[in-house]
Amino acid sequence: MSPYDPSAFPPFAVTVDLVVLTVRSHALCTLIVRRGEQPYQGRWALPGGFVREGEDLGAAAARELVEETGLRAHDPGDPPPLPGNGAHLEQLATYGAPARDPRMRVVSVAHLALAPDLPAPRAGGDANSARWAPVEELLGEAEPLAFDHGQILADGVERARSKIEYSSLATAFCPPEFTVGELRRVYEAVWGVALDPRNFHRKVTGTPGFLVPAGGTTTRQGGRPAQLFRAGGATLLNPPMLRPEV
Amino acid sequence: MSPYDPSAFPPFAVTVDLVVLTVRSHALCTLIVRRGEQPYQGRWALPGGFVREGEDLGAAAARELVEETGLRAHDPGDPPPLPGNGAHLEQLATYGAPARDPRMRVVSVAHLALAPDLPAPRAGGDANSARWAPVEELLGEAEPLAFDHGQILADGVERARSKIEYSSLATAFCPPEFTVGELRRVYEAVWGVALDPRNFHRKVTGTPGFLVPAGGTTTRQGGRPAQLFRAGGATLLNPPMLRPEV
DNA sequence: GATCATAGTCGTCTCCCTGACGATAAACAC
DNA sequence: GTGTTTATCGTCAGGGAGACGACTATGATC
Repeated sequence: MSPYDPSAFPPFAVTVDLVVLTVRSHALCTLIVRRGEQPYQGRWALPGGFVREGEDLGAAAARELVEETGLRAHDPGDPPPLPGNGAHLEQLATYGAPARDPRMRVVSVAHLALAPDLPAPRAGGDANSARWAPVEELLGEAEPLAFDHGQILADGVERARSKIEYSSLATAFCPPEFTVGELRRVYEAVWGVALDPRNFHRKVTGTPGFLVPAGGTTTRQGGRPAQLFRAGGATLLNPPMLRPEV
Repeated sequence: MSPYDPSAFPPFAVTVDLVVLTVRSHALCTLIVRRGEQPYQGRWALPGGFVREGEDLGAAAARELVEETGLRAHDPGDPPPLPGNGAHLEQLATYGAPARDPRMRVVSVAHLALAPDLPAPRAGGDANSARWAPVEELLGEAEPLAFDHGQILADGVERARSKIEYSSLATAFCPPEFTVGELRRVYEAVWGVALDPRNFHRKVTGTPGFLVPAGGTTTRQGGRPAQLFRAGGATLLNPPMLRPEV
């Protein structure tokens, strides 16, 4: 039988779901929207939507990201035109358990977005409201997310946690110009650990291409003025920044 | 408009494609099948097929793997019942460019399988024939694979190359019992570099839980008899085995 | 059987990175 | 001024990795 015989394969709906992560007040947070309809009406879920005809998967994810946050995404390959002005966006994984949506066969291509701290989210599309929630709360059993979104969120968080180890991706959580201390607080929030400020400073300033001085100082964190940096061209950290054991 | 209105989203076909990697005679090889029909008739492609109704994505990949190679897959989480008797199988990424298949909208969830060296592949399903080909040849520009399979293969190879750095996954390329030298030749083939046998031996035997002695020796590689090992329970290598720079 | 080639295994030495932590600097709050 | 906070520089010890010497145990070759 021909593999292209239309009767030979079942039709699927394809969606993109977004795990949008940011760091707000020392906590790793993700964007969730309240579902306005069945199933899981009234429950919190990850933002997402259907992939349109003629639309690439990454383009659909970028479109959803703009709709929900106003953030423009830039490809991981390209250097961001204005670092910090857009979000990092990458494909995470695909979820297609037959019963994950009770109404039809839906395959969801989850994407992971990392963004600097933002003002309140815009509620868009089919959501009554939207908010940033600490992932710590969501991954607890209190009020699980709709569908398999709890699993998707967990996978996205784990991806982010491991990826900042060996890449410069943590700068995606920072504004265009940032201090070493701000970057350190990103690592601390994502990993949920405390890092030694002196060793961290030595590591990040000593890695060629990771940070480039932006030429000013700031005192927005209090204390002694800190040098401002931009993200350098290096994307891979070698040797990596190792996550502490516990 | 309701997101579940059937007219609100286009139907997709969903397939799984497999990057099956193995090490044959010091080279990293992948399984390819010759296409029997249009498009790309007569060209080599990755094995794959449609996801069936009610079938999970991973199950579809496992089914295709059995059909093409006879290998049973085991989940990355579980320890293999008989190490080396099955293949490691994990989801790789999803490819859904609108024109990747000229005839219809197809989203392909690519999977990566790592297997020990096998006898000649069985040609199955819609393929005239199948063979193991060194990835080095396929990634050159000589005769590109059908569809976007060249990109999928490249992504799969890169995943394998980076993952054996920080996990014990290289043992998935080995038979149930293997020597340190055989494991080293796996790393050398996957990375395409030469490793110092003494430092490699110190590293892998010194990492707790990576290897457990199997209790015998073998001389199948020539030279002094070597101790046989099995894969230990450890899945994460910390500190990782770093890929040499060049 | 002596010699050689091949592979495996054990040690040593040095360098670099890391973690732990002392000390100093430059702002602000009172 | 004094205390507090944060940033930044330095020092020191320990561990892992690269480079490489030395020895061992097999089969192949003469």
